[in-house]
Amino acid sequence: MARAVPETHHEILAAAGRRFAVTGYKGTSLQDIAREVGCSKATVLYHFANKEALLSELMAPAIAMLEALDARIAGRTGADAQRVAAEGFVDLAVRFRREIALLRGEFPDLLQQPAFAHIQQISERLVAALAGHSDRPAARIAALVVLAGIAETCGEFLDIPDQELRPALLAVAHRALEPTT
Amino acid sequence: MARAVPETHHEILAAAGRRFAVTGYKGTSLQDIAREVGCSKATVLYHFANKEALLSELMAPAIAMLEALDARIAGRTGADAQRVAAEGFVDLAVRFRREIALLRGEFPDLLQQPAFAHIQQISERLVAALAGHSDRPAARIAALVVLAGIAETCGEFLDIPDQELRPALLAVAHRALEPTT
DNA sequence: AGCATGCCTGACCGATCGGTCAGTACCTGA
DNA sequence: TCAGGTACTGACCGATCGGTCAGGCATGCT
Repeated sequence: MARAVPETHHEILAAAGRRFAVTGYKGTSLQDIAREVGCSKATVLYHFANKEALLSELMAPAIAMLEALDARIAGRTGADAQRVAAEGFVDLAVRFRREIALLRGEFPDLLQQPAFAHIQQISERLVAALAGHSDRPAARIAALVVLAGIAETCGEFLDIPDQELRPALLAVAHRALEPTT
Repeated sequence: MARAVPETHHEILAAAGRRFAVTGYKGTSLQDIAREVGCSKATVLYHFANKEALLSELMAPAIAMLEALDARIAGRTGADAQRVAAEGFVDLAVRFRREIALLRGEFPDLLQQPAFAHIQQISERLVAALAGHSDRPAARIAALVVLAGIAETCGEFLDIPDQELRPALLAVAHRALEPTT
């Protein structure tokens, strides 16, 4: 054990993920996390600059995948954009359903914070793509319902295996989204 | 500035609705509400036993309509239940989109509280009805996506008139829900 | 006039929050 | 042996939360 002890860092991250998933971000105190790890609150803040940094590191992989999807959508139009966006977002939701779940409706507040500001813009582009870049209100409404519906519910299906959940969500998305004219 | 009339009660209710809609229930303090009304926090708590009572009174009409829908669903099966549930829920979402919006993802926590415990059961029956009482996982998944999607997004469309929003949401719901076999 | 009642308030409470800080124990390389 | 870095902690901080309480101030009834 020459290079000692970044182990606590990872333990804190895991505990935070568990607690956030149960009580949400705002509903979980640093004390809660420390208790779960079995260390002091000061230790949590030794490893992470602040509570937001903890969330940030926890969400980093999901955000990276979202940014990759955003890049893949860019330049596409109409039905092509819609298809890529739907498949990409369902993949993301299935893969990171635990991480997404732990934000449970705290998106609006969190997106206000500068650290997550660009997520807001990405999700707007995602909605536009899901709507097939149509400007009909009905297309945008359908896109938003699909996006929010999947984001809010995917965390409920932690017991369903990926290969079963993915096609089911994708089928719902394809049915719900308006066909591009 | 002594207020002549007991209209303060209603003013507080309105202010709370406005603040909750912007910053959510947990994210809004009694101080915030008092500031918006132009009275003291103690006055808010003079008119309402506690913060939860404020929310409760604010949500009462929406809850009453939800209970009425629940009663209407009871006894129906299959496609009939699905149709009534979809239409009824869309009506409810459109009519009370402001009230629903202000809970923004705080449903999970709030439903834990005893005052709202039965809402949890109603929403489960609603999901079952939207799934056409099918026990196929895909049907249940579609039902949950529709329910959550509409609930989470209807608050985004405060500027769209009812007669335009209602058919659009209903169309999405009908497309997204699995046809009962 | 005296009194009760309804409306409202400032001051205050205990609890909890995220975050800071000085200090301690331990390991490692010189 | 000892200096210095890493990991960690208890004590503490200011802010804010929901909620309590005694009392002030009109108003209207007797």
